[in-house]
Amino acid sequence: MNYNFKDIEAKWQKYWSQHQTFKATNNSTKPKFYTLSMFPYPSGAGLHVGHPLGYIAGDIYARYKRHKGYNVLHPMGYDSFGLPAEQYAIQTGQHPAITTETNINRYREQLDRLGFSFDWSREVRTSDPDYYKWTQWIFIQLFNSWYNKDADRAEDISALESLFDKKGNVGLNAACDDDTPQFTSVQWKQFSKVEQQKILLKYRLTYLADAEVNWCPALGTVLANDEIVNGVSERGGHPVIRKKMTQWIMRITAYAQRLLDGLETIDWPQPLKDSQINWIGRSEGATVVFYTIPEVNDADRYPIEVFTTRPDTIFGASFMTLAPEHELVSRITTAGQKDIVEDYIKQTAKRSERERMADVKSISGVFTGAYAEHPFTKAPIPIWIGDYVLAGYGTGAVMAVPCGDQRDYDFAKHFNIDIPNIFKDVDISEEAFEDKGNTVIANSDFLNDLPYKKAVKRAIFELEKIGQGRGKINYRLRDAVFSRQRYWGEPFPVFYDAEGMPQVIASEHLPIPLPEVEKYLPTETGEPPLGNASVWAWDTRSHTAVSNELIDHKSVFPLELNTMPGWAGSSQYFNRYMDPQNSEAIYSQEAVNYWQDVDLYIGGSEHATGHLLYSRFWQKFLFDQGIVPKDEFAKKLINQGMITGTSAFVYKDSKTNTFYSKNLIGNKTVIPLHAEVSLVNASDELDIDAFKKWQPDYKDAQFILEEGHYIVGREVEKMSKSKYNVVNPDAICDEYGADSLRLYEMFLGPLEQSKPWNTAGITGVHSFLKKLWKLYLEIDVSEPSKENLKTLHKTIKKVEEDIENFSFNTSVSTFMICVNELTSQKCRSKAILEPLAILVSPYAPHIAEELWVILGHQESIAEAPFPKHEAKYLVESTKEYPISFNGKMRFTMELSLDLNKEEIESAVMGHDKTQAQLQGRTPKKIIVVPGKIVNIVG
RNA sequence: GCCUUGGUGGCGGAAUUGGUAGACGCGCUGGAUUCAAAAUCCAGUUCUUUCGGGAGUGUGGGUUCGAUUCCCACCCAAGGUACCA
Repeated sequence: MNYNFKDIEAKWQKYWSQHQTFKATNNSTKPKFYTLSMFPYPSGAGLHVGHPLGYIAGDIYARYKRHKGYNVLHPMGYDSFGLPAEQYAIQTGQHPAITTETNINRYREQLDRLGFSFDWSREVRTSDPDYYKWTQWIFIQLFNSWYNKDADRAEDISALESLFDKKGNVGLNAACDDDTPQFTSVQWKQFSKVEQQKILLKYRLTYLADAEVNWCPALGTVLANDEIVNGVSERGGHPVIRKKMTQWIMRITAYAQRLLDGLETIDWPQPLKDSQINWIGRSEGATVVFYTIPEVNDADRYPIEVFTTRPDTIFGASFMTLAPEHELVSRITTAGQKDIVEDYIKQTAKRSERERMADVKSISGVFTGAYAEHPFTKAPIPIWIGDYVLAGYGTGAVMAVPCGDQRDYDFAKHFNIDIPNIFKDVDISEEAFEDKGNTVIANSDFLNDLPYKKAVKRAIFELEKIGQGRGKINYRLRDAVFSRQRYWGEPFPVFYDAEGMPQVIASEHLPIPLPEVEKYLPTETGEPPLGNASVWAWDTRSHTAVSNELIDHKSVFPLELNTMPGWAGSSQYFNRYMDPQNSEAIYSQEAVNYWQDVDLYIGGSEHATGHLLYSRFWQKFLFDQGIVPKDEFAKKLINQGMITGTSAFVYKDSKTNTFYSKNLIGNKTVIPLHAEVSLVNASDELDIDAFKKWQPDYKDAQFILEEGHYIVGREVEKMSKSKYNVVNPDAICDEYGADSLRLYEMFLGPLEQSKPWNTAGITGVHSFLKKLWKLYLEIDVSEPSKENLKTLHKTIKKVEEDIENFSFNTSVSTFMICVNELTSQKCRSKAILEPLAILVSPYAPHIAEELWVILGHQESIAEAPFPKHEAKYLVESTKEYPISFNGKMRFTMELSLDLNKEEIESAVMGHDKTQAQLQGRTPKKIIVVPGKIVNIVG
């Protein structure tokens, strides 16, 4: 009986589905384990072999944990809102919901063929109204919350209103907009309702504001910072410009410190943590207020606030630089400098973000003609503008300390500005001195002779004393723009009242379903696609969306036209899996208290500063609300590496339709062209007939062969359609089966590393499965031999360690060694083969189930207890000692492990080869490590 | 530039507290089986060699009886970040 993977795999996939083998229950006497892989966006292209890598690893772990007696939650779903379906809709008129459904069905078919132990009864789709109802619900909770910095948590907005009633916002320590005015309770009560609402928006955790956004004209939408790569859109590579627009924004900055602190409590990869730390960009320092020196009268004495991380160097400040966009520039520029300043501003505005980035080396700036007064020395300091100062960071102004900051130093040198030295015994004639650790301050009045840390403290103290500064922590993290001018996303549960103020719709009326539109493009007036909807007005009496014609601004109001961004739906899906069909609540407290959090999360590192940061933010918010029990959603996270493609190249003569085999190119001028990888065999030989048929251009091509073959060139590149190096898992399943594919993906190398795919190698794991199958053809109940037991138990030990360490590649090797050994031992013993089937089951579940049946079982192998390794079978009595000379192993010698150092030494010295190695010399020293090694020196 | 990860045969990779470098698999070479091929099985496969050996884990140093592993300096590749005050 041959190993018929086709029948076996189909049979067990059907069995698992019919018996709901992997359905998780929300209560159990077993310990819980929640393992999750990032859900996919169901694209039209389907899966290629790179996609399932993380799913396979997660599945192995999930199946292993089931064998280990855990109640395992292992769900899967779809991140099904997104741009490609909408772009397709724009081109074809096909409703994105239909495209999405088709794509999901194809994904499901492909996933099912790989034998995953997903609990499909818990599937979620972010574009399903029953799901996005709760995305909208979270938005409402955020809108109704503010961040109390004293309590260090989000609180209900009604608490803030009553605070304002009592004492205004004086002395309030809350996260809010920078331009929030101060007011007393009396003033608060005098504000109109609209004014009050405007104030409250400055505190809400999601708020509407005019913001400088990244506008992508080609996509017709705004993009978040993490959706822009090198100044162009991540999707499509279109240019992005800065533009002011009214947008919904998430006040993620309120959580900056907690997002930073939380990283210390979770087991996530260090590079990922580092990129979040960078992205949040905490810097400690001080704000310092400088006053401009008025030319004429005191009314022109403006404060300029700067942020500095080096308040200790304040006496070294010899000029200030403002961002060209700084609001004060026009007011302080002197008549004499007006033209050149305006010119400079015009020039920098013209330069695109991209040019500014590409050109970091050149120094530019102009003098405004104005001066500011040094807070301590009262000396006048010239005020410059320069585009190295960014309007969006800090206050958009810096105090320049050329002796202590290289950028300021370069700027000063370039424009011949004074560089006073405030460091004791340091030469600054060549470059700035930035070494904080060795700083001792000089020429700085009360800071003289102080080291860095003490000087910082003292400087802040003195600044506070004169009311011109205070200690401050600054974050690079910006609030996240949450509006998208797209159709295929979650609608906001928001309408605009008669005053144009946003009002959220009460939770009980959710979901607000996405309306139908004629066209998916922006309207002629430039409104988002929802502007095309005719039934998109909110009736506050019936609490439903009604025809726009009924808008009267009394009881029927226009609804929000923006939709939510791609990351909205993915920021809480992991909790929804715990109780996915709940229509009363986002999830029951029983469910979330049972599952708590994700124990193992597997996904790509490209989500480091997007999904994984936003999700942590929402989790912390929901924790503050008492809705989730943990303020970090995933204990452990693993980044799977990318599987790259191995492209094949043919070399066409630049003039003729002749192709030269790789090693015959010589110095001919050839054009390398991608060839479809499936036309090339494991020895890099091209199937010429198939190649000719592949594309009409090559029909009459000539081939110059070497030794009868056309040899292609190989190169590792990203897997992509245009490079003709995409490998479809369906094709692999057809030819070798899902178990072979699963094993091979793991066998390729460490999970976290990126590695090239080369289909040729799969025959290795496939013949391993065939050998495994053969072992079970004649099972008997004979007593296992000592050797059999040793092989089995060392395999159990190694495989268990490997799974716990996520080192799946080495387990596959271990299985191969085990099967090779058992085959040569002619092992047929059930006592060995039964535990072996369980060991293999997480990796190759279909064959394991079938072997389980052959072994005489009626039930699925899925919950069979994982075998325990017993050390007693691994005890050795002898050791093959490596005998080295000066650290180099020259030969080995089998010796009893009972021997002591002296006995080993005399045995080794008595050996012929030892004497041959020494050639008469007397060893200086002999190192004997019993059980390990012998090293002879001399 | 900065941060992170990595660099080992023709290829993917292994070597768990410093102790036999190259496990396992692909590919390749030879052989068995076959009319032939596929499949399967057996042997070999880091380089070099005067067949005794010698060299060897990106490069150069160091620590050690002994370094792929630890330390220092540098080179290269991939990913992240980009004038962050």
